[in-house]
Amino acid sequence: MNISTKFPVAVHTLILLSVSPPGTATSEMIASSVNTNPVVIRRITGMLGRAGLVEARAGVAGARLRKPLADITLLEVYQAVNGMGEGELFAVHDSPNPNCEVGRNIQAAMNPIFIAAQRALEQVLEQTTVADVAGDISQLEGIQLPDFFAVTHS
Amino acid sequence: MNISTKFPVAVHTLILLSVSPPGTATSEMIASSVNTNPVVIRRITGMLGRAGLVEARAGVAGARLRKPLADITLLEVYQAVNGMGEGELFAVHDSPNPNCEVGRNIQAAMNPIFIAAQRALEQVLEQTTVADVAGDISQLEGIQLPDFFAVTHS
DNA sequence: CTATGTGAAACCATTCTAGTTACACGGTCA
DNA sequence: TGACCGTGTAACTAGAATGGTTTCACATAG
Repeated sequence: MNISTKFPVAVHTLILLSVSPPGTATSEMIASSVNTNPVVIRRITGMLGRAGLVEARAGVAGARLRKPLADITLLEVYQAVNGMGEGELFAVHDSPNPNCEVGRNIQAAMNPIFIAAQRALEQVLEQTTVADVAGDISQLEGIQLPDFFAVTHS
Repeated sequence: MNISTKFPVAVHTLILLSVSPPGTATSEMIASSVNTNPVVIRRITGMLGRAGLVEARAGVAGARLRKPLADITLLEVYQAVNGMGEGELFAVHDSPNPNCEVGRNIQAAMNPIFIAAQRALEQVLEQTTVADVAGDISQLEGIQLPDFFAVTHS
Protein backbone atom coordinates (compact mmCIF):
# COMPACT_ATOMS: atom_id res chain seq x y z
CA MET A 1 0.00 0.00 0.00
CA ASN A 2 1.10 3.61 -0.22
CA ILE A 3 1.76 6.33 2.30
CA SER A 4 -1.43 8.05 3.44
CA THR A 5 -2.73 11.31 2.06
CA LYS A 6 -2.42 12.84 5.51
CA PHE A 7 1.05 14.00 4.52
CA PRO A 8 0.12 16.09 1.45
CA VAL A 9 -3.02 17.30 3.22
CA ALA A 10 -0.91 18.51 6.14
CA VAL A 11 1.41 20.42 3.82
CA HIS A 12 -1.58 21.87 2.02
CA THR A 13 -3.01 22.95 5.35
CA LEU A 14 0.19 24.59 6.56
CA ILE A 15 0.48 26.61 3.38
CA LEU A 16 -3.11 27.78 3.63
CA LEU A 17 -2.51 28.79 7.24
CA SER A 18 0.48 30.87 6.21
CA VAL A 19 -1.24 32.73 3.39
CA SER A 20 -4.56 33.36 5.12
CA PRO A 21 -5.27 36.39 7.30
CA PRO A 22 -5.43 35.42 10.99
CA GLY A 23 -8.73 33.83 11.98
CA THR A 24 -9.61 33.15 8.35
CA ALA A 25 -8.36 29.62 7.85
CA THR A 26 -11.05 27.65 9.63
CA SER A 27 -11.13 23.90 9.31
CA GLU A 28 -14.14 24.29 7.06
CA MET A 29 -12.36 26.70 4.73
CA ILE A 30 -9.29 24.48 4.55
CA ALA A 31 -11.49 21.45 3.95
CA SER A 32 -13.07 23.20 0.99
CA SER A 33 -9.65 23.73 -0.56
CA VAL A 34 -8.45 20.20 0.18
CA ASN A 35 -11.84 18.79 -0.83
CA THR A 36 -12.55 16.80 2.28
CA ASN A 37 -14.42 17.01 5.57
CA PRO A 38 -13.59 19.64 8.23
CA VAL A 39 -13.09 16.91 10.82
CA VAL A 40 -10.35 15.39 8.70
CA ILE A 41 -8.58 18.73 8.77
CA ARG A 42 -9.02 19.09 12.53
CA ARG A 43 -7.54 15.66 13.05
CA ILE A 44 -4.51 16.75 11.07
CA THR A 45 -4.12 20.13 12.74
CA GLY A 46 -4.38 18.22 16.01
CA MET A 47 -1.40 16.08 15.02
CA LEU A 48 0.49 19.13 13.80
CA GLY A 49 -0.29 20.78 17.12
CA ARG A 50 1.03 17.85 19.15
CA ALA A 51 4.20 18.09 17.05
CA GLY A 52 4.51 21.76 17.97
CA LEU A 53 4.09 23.04 14.44
CA VAL A 54 0.79 24.85 14.93
CA GLU A 55 -1.21 26.15 17.81
CA ALA A 56 -4.98 25.75 17.80
CA ARG A 57 -7.12 26.76 20.74
CA ALA A 58 -10.57 25.29 20.97
CA GLY A 59 -13.15 27.91 20.28
CA VAL A 60 -10.96 30.36 18.42
CA ALA A 61 -11.17 30.16 14.66
CA GLY A 62 -8.14 29.06 12.68
CA ALA A 63 -4.89 27.54 13.83
CA ARG A 64 -1.70 29.64 14.00
CA LEU A 65 1.72 28.60 12.78
CA ARG A 66 4.29 28.38 15.53
CA LYS A 67 7.21 28.67 13.14
CA PRO A 68 7.62 30.29 9.73
CA LEU A 69 7.17 27.83 6.86
CA ALA A 70 10.86 28.17 6.03
CA ASP A 71 11.67 26.55 9.37
CA ILE A 72 9.40 23.55 8.85
CA THR A 73 10.89 20.69 6.88
CA LEU A 74 8.71 18.22 5.06
CA LEU A 75 10.19 15.57 7.32
CA GLU A 76 8.72 17.26 10.38
CA VAL A 77 5.32 17.30 8.74
CA TYR A 78 5.65 13.72 7.56
CA GLN A 79 6.61 12.49 11.00
CA ALA A 80 3.92 14.55 12.69
CA VAL A 81 1.16 12.85 10.72
CA ASN A 82 2.75 9.50 9.94
CA GLY A 83 4.62 8.79 13.14
CA MET A 84 7.02 6.00 12.19
CA GLY A 85 9.79 4.75 14.43
CA GLU A 86 13.17 3.82 13.03
CA GLY A 87 12.82 1.08 10.43
CA GLU A 88 9.08 0.80 10.98
CA LEU A 89 8.28 1.89 7.47
CA PHE A 90 8.74 -1.73 6.45
CA ALA A 91 6.64 -4.47 7.99
CA VAL A 92 8.26 -7.74 8.98
CA HIS A 93 6.65 -11.15 8.96
CA ASP A 94 6.45 -12.12 12.60
CA SER A 95 7.64 -15.29 14.30
CA PRO A 96 9.61 -16.97 11.54
CA ASN A 97 10.66 -20.50 12.44
CA PRO A 98 13.48 -20.37 15.03
CA ASN A 99 14.53 -23.90 14.06
CA CYS A 100 15.60 -22.68 10.64
CA GLU A 101 18.91 -20.89 10.19
CA VAL A 102 17.32 -18.52 7.72
CA GLY A 103 14.14 -18.02 9.71
CA ARG A 104 15.87 -17.13 12.94
CA ASN A 105 18.18 -14.58 11.32
CA ILE A 106 16.25 -13.01 8.49
CA GLN A 107 14.93 -10.14 10.56
CA ALA A 108 18.30 -9.18 12.00
CA ALA A 109 19.81 -9.37 8.53
CA MET A 110 17.21 -7.19 6.87
CA ASN A 111 16.72 -4.66 9.60
CA PRO A 112 19.77 -2.51 8.80
CA ILE A 113 18.58 -2.27 5.20
CA PHE A 114 15.10 -1.26 6.27
CA ILE A 115 16.58 1.42 8.47
CA ALA A 116 18.89 2.70 5.75
CA ALA A 117 16.14 2.79 3.14
CA GLN A 118 13.74 4.61 5.41
CA ARG A 119 16.43 7.07 6.40
CA ALA A 120 17.24 7.77 2.75
CA LEU A 121 13.61 8.62 2.14
CA GLU A 122 13.47 10.81 5.20
CA GLN A 123 16.63 12.66 4.29
CA VAL A 124 15.07 13.78 1.04
CA LEU A 125 12.08 15.10 2.95
CA GLU A 126 14.38 16.82 5.39
CA GLN A 127 16.06 18.82 2.65
CA THR A 128 12.90 20.61 1.61
CA THR A 129 10.86 23.04 3.67
CA VAL A 130 7.19 23.79 3.38
CA ALA A 131 8.23 27.25 2.23
CA ASP A 132 9.95 25.64 -0.76
CA VAL A 133 6.70 23.96 -1.71
CA ALA A 134 4.82 27.23 -1.26
CA GLY A 135 7.40 28.92 -3.46
CA ASP A 136 6.92 26.30 -6.16
CA ILE A 137 3.20 26.91 -6.05
CA SER A 138 3.59 30.64 -6.48
CA GLN A 139 5.96 29.99 -9.37
CA LEU A 140 3.42 27.68 -10.97
CA GLU A 141 0.85 30.44 -10.61
CA GLY A 142 3.27 32.98 -11.99
CA ILE A 143 2.30 35.34 -9.24
CA GLN A 144 3.86 36.94 -6.22
CA LEU A 145 3.29 35.54 -2.77
CA PRO A 146 1.15 38.47 -1.49
CA ASP A 147 -1.42 37.70 -4.16
CA PHE A 148 -2.06 34.47 -2.36
CA PHE A 149 -4.42 36.28 -0.10
CA ALA A 150 -6.88 36.51 -2.94
CA VAL A 151 -7.93 32.92 -2.41
CA THR A 152 -11.36 31.95 -3.65
CA HIS A 153 -13.18 29.27 -1.77
CA SER A 154 -16.51 28.67 -3.41
CA MET B 1 0.56 2.16 7.04
CA ASN B 2 3.77 0.31 6.38
CA ILE B 3 5.17 -1.60 3.44
CA SER B 4 3.80 -5.14 3.28
CA THR B 5 5.59 -8.20 4.61
CA LYS B 6 5.61 -9.62 1.09
CA PHE B 7 9.01 -8.03 0.63
CA PRO B 8 10.86 -9.72 3.51
CA VAL B 9 8.98 -12.95 2.85
CA ALA B 10 10.15 -12.88 -0.76
CA VAL B 11 13.76 -12.39 0.30
CA HIS B 12 13.38 -15.17 2.83
CA THR B 13 12.00 -17.41 0.12
CA LEU B 14 14.78 -16.69 -2.36
CA ILE B 15 17.43 -17.49 0.22
CA LEU B 16 15.76 -20.76 1.13
CA LEU B 17 15.55 -21.66 -2.55
CA SER B 18 19.25 -21.06 -2.94
CA VAL B 19 20.37 -23.13 0.03
CA SER B 20 18.01 -26.05 -0.44
CA PRO B 21 18.79 -29.09 -2.57
CA PRO B 22 16.75 -29.06 -5.80
CA GLY B 23 13.19 -30.21 -5.32
CA THR B 24 13.39 -29.72 -1.56
CA ALA B 25 12.04 -26.21 -1.09
CA THR B 26 8.34 -26.82 -1.53
CA SER B 27 5.90 -24.05 -0.72
CA GLU B 28 4.96 -26.00 2.38
CA MET B 29 8.54 -26.24 3.59
CA ILE B 30 9.16 -22.55 2.93
CA ALA B 31 5.90 -21.70 4.68
CA SER B 32 7.06 -23.58 7.76
CA SER B 33 10.20 -21.47 7.90
CA VAL B 34 8.37 -18.21 7.24
CA ASN B 35 5.55 -19.24 9.56
CA THR B 36 2.68 -18.74 7.19
CA ASN B 37 0.44 -20.60 4.81
CA PRO B 38 1.80 -22.40 1.71
CA VAL B 39 -0.60 -20.45 -0.50
CA VAL B 40 0.94 -17.21 0.67
CA ILE B 41 4.32 -18.50 -0.47
CA ARG B 42 2.95 -19.62 -3.83
CA ARG B 43 1.45 -16.19 -4.38
CA ILE B 44 4.87 -14.69 -3.80
CA THR B 45 6.79 -17.18 -5.95
CA GLY B 46 4.20 -16.43 -8.60
CA MET B 47 5.09 -12.74 -8.48
CA LEU B 48 8.79 -13.56 -8.43
CA GLY B 49 8.21 -15.79 -11.44
CA ARG B 50 6.41 -13.05 -13.38
CA ALA B 51 9.42 -10.84 -12.63
CA GLY B 52 11.76 -13.46 -14.08
CA LEU B 53 13.55 -14.17 -10.83
CA VAL B 54 12.41 -17.75 -10.33
CA GLU B 55 10.93 -20.47 -12.43
CA ALA B 56 8.21 -22.68 -10.99
CA ARG B 57 6.48 -25.31 -13.04
CA ALA B 58 3.13 -26.57 -11.85
CA GLY B 59 3.39 -30.08 -10.55
CA VAL B 60 7.13 -30.13 -9.96
CA ALA B 61 8.20 -29.52 -6.39
CA GLY B 62 10.14 -26.38 -5.57
CA ALA B 63 10.84 -23.31 -7.62
CA ARG B 64 14.26 -22.76 -9.20
CA LEU B 65 16.26 -19.57 -9.17
CA ARG B 66 16.83 -18.12 -12.62
CA LYS B 67 19.79 -16.03 -11.48
CA PRO B 68 22.34 -16.44 -8.71
CA LEU B 69 21.43 -14.49 -5.58
CA ALA B 70 24.38 -12.18 -6.18
CA ASP B 71 22.66 -10.97 -9.34
CA ILE B 72 19.36 -10.17 -7.65
CA THR B 73 19.12 -6.78 -5.97
CA LEU B 74 16.67 -6.14 -3.18
CA LEU B 75 15.09 -3.55 -5.43
CA GLU B 76 14.19 -6.21 -7.96
CA VAL B 77 12.54 -8.25 -5.25
CA TYR B 78 10.80 -5.22 -3.79
CA GLN B 79 9.40 -4.19 -7.14
CA ALA B 80 8.40 -7.74 -8.02
CA VAL B 81 6.15 -8.01 -4.99
CA ASN B 82 5.23 -4.38 -4.38
CA GLY B 83 4.91 -3.05 -7.92
CA MET B 84 4.93 0.74 -7.49
CA GLY B 85 5.14 3.16 -10.39
CA GLU B 86 7.23 6.30 -10.16
CA GLY B 87 6.11 8.46 -7.27
CA GLU B 88 3.25 6.11 -6.40
CA LEU B 89 4.69 5.29 -2.99
CA PHE B 90 2.97 8.41 -1.71
CA ALA B 91 -0.77 8.83 -2.01
CA VAL B 92 -2.23 12.16 -3.01
CA HIS B 93 -5.54 13.61 -1.92
CA ASP B 94 -7.61 13.74 -5.05
CA SER B 95 -9.53 16.64 -6.56
CA PRO B 96 -8.37 19.54 -4.41
CA ASN B 97 -10.34 22.73 -5.07
CA PRO B 98 -9.33 24.15 -8.49
CA ASN B 99 -10.63 27.57 -7.43
CA CYS B 100 -7.89 27.83 -4.82
CA GLU B 101 -4.37 28.76 -5.83
CA VAL B 102 -2.96 26.29 -3.36
CA GLY B 103 -5.43 23.54 -4.17
CA ARG B 104 -4.86 23.61 -7.89
CA ASN B 105 -1.06 23.48 -7.60
CA ILE B 106 -0.28 21.42 -4.53
CA GLN B 107 0.00 18.16 -6.43
CA ALA B 108 2.34 19.50 -9.08
CA ALA B 109 4.45 21.11 -6.38
CA MET B 110 4.78 18.00 -4.27
CA ASN B 111 5.16 15.42 -6.98
CA PRO B 112 8.89 15.97 -7.64
CA ILE B 113 9.54 15.50 -3.93
CA PHE B 114 7.53 12.30 -3.84
CA ILE B 115 9.49 10.99 -6.78
CA ALA B 116 12.85 11.96 -5.28
CA ALA B 117 12.03 10.43 -1.90
CA GLN B 118 10.82 7.18 -3.41
CA ARG B 119 13.88 7.02 -5.63
CA ALA B 120 16.19 7.54 -2.65
CA LEU B 121 14.56 4.61 -0.90
CA GLU B 122 14.83 2.46 -3.99
CA GLN B 123 18.47 3.30 -4.53
CA VAL B 124 19.34 1.91 -1.12
CA LEU B 125 17.56 -1.29 -1.99
CA GLU B 126 19.36 -1.40 -5.31
CA GLN B 127 22.77 -1.36 -3.66
CA THR B 128 22.25 -4.61 -1.80
CA THR B 129 21.79 -8.06 -3.30
CA VAL B 130 19.96 -10.99 -1.84
CA ALA B 131 23.37 -12.68 -1.60
CA ASP B 132 24.49 -9.92 0.76
CA VAL B 133 21.56 -10.68 3.03
CA ALA B 134 22.33 -14.41 2.86
CA GLY B 135 25.92 -13.62 3.74
CA ASP B 136 24.83 -11.61 6.75
CA ILE B 137 22.74 -14.52 7.90
CA SER B 138 25.62 -16.94 7.67
CA GLN B 139 27.77 -14.46 9.58
CA LEU B 140 25.14 -14.20 12.27
CA GLU B 141 25.13 -17.97 12.50
CA GLY B 142 28.91 -18.02 12.57
CA ILE B 143 28.87 -20.81 10.07
CA GLN B 144 29.93 -21.40 6.51
CA LEU B 145 27.46 -21.23 3.69
CA PRO B 146 27.53 -24.96 2.85
CA ASP B 147 26.24 -25.71 6.34
CA PHE B 148 23.05 -24.00 5.31
CA PHE B 149 21.93 -27.24 3.76
CA ALA B 150 21.44 -28.65 7.24
CA VAL B 151 18.19 -26.77 7.61
CA THR B 152 15.75 -28.15 10.13
CA HIS B 153 12.09 -27.68 9.45
CA SER B 154 10.11 -29.23 12.24
C1' DC C 1 -2.55 -44.76 -11.81
C1' DT C 2 -1.48 -42.64 -7.62
C1' DA C 3 1.21 -39.29 -4.78
C1' DT C 4 2.43 -34.93 -4.47
C1' DG C 5 2.76 -30.10 -5.34
C1' DT C 6 1.58 -26.01 -7.96
C1' DG C 7 -1.70 -22.31 -9.73
C1' DA C 8 -5.69 -20.05 -9.06
C1' DA C 9 -10.16 -18.74 -7.35
C1' DA C 10 -13.06 -17.69 -3.63
C1' DC C 11 -13.90 -16.35 0.91
C1' DC C 12 -12.88 -14.43 5.56
C1' DA C 13 -11.07 -11.73 9.58
C1' DT C 14 -8.43 -7.95 10.59
C1' DT C 15 -6.75 -3.48 9.98
C1' DC C 16 -6.32 1.10 8.07
C1' DT C 17 -8.01 5.10 5.70
C1' DA C 18 -11.06 8.68 5.03
C1' DG C 19 -15.67 10.45 5.40
C1' DT C 20 -19.53 11.56 8.31
C1' DT C 21 -22.52 12.64 12.26
C1' DA C 22 -23.03 14.20 16.76
C1' DC C 23 -21.98 16.66 20.80
C1' DA C 24 -19.55 19.00 24.66
C1' DC C 25 -16.88 22.95 25.50
C1' DG C 26 -14.09 27.19 24.79
C1' DG C 27 -14.17 32.11 22.99
C1' DT C 28 -16.02 36.00 20.84
C1' DC C 29 -19.08 39.54 20.49
C1' DA C 30 -23.48 41.76 20.67
C1' DT D 1 -25.08 37.20 30.01
C1' DG D 2 -26.31 34.64 26.11
C1' DA D 3 -26.24 33.47 21.23
C1' DC D 4 -23.17 31.99 17.90
C1' DC D 5 -19.09 29.83 15.90
C1' DG D 6 -15.50 26.87 15.69
C1' DT D 7 -12.62 23.35 17.78
C1' DG D 8 -11.75 18.75 19.90
C1' DT D 9 -13.21 14.23 20.23
C1' DA D 10 -15.77 10.09 20.08
C1' DA D 11 -18.35 6.91 17.42
C1' DC D 12 -19.84 4.91 13.34
C1' DT D 13 -19.44 3.82 8.38
C1' DA D 14 -17.82 2.33 3.65
C1' DG D 15 -14.07 0.86 1.08
C1' DA D 16 -9.64 -1.11 0.31
C1' DA D 17 -5.70 -3.92 1.36
C1' DT D 18 -3.33 -7.61 3.83
C1' DG D 19 -2.67 -12.11 5.17
C1' DG D 20 -4.77 -16.59 6.20
C1' DT D 21 -7.62 -20.46 4.73
C1' DT D 22 -10.15 -23.82 1.96
C1' DT D 23 -10.95 -25.86 -2.25
C1' DC D 24 -10.09 -27.69 -6.66
C1' DA D 25 -8.19 -28.40 -11.40
C1' DC D 26 -4.08 -29.80 -13.42
C1' DA D 27 0.82 -31.08 -14.22
C1' DT D 28 4.47 -34.17 -13.03
C1' DA D 29 7.09 -37.91 -10.92
C1' DG D 30 7.38 -42.49 -9.59
